[in-house]
Amino acid sequence: MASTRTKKESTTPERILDSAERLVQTRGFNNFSYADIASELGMTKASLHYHFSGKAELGYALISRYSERFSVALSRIEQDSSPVGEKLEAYANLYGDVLRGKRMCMCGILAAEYPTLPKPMRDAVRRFFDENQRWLAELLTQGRADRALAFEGDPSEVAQGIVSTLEGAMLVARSYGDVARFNTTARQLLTSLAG
Amino acid sequence: MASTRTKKESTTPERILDSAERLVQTRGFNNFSYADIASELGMTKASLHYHFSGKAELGYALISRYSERFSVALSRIEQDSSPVGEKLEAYANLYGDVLRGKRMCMCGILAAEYPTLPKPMRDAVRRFFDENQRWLAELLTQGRADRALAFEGDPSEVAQGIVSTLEGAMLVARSYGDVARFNTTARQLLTSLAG
DNA sequence: GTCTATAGGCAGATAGAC
DNA sequence: GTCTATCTGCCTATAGAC
Repeated sequence: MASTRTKKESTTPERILDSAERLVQTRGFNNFSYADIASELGMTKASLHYHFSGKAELGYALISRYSERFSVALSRIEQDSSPVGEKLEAYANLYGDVLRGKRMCMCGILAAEYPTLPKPMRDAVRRFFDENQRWLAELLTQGRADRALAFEGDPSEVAQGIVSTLEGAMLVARSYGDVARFNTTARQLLTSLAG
Repeated sequence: MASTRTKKESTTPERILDSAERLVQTRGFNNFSYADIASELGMTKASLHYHFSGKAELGYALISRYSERFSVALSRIEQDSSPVGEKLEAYANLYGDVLRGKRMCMCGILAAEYPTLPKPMRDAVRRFFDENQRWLAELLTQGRADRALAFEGDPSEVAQGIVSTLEGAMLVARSYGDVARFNTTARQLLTSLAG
């Protein structure tokens, strides 16, 4: 065996990312510190710097991992055999699942702090939105051709609207600690696309 | 005259609020300091504390003033004689105007920082959303009765969706520095309600 | 009302021992 | 890889002179 680690265990960098991820998604990037992560993991701030040289690098790594996971989830939805309407619902549920964990979408909360972020993080946030919109636009195009969806205008622009609506619904719903609020808006959105 | 000030001038507390308002709406509440305001106004941090005892009080005053201004704007829309569809468009333009000034909605950005805010600020953010939803629900109810609007379901829930969508559209559009992105989503939203 | 001066704390980051 | 110790800087806030 090349490695003695089993899949269940996680490396120190992974545990750091897990902790930081939760903190970012609840408080925002500028509202947590190395000290927060260190105390949660029972290690020192200096040790964290060994794995992630600075907060900017940690932040970039966080978005990268989050985006990759999201990509995987999109591929799964794409590959399953359900109709387009259900795929769209599964997409909205990705957001709902995050909110159920009392978290904001990482890139949604980072968008709120956008002007204060280091450039590499800003670019990574945009790429996240871009990829979601591209994926959705393709789904919408296909759904309209199949008569499974009915909407007017450019699929790419409608895709933008979907991302914006879901991000906004999470943002507001979290202030009320009320996942039902998100679901209501998500359902309205999906219904309006089903024609 | 009871006061020698003309309407054009502004008091020191007002100038402090103006500066802090811009900072909150661009960077967020936790990402600006008394030092930022002081340097912008050419005064010291200590002087700011004379007018607003702490950052929590300043933050509360910011939301109060912002909410009151928004209420006035809503009343103006309500009282003008245009049809319901145009009133809805005027409502969306309130958000668009903020974004054109390269700012986020104050309560939208505060919603992203929600768990880190002092309790009085959290409550004030919710009241802002509540008031907007109440006002919109009434407009929607009237618009549907007049056959000027066509939508299904509870007007109050649709109102929730409108607020969420506009907040999300601002959030994402600002990351791209692209007001057109907001307009596209806002127009889709209005179109879907016009039937 | 505004200032100087400063307290006290926490941030991100580094040096160097183990 | 992880630690202790420390640096520097910024934060909110206060005391007290003018």
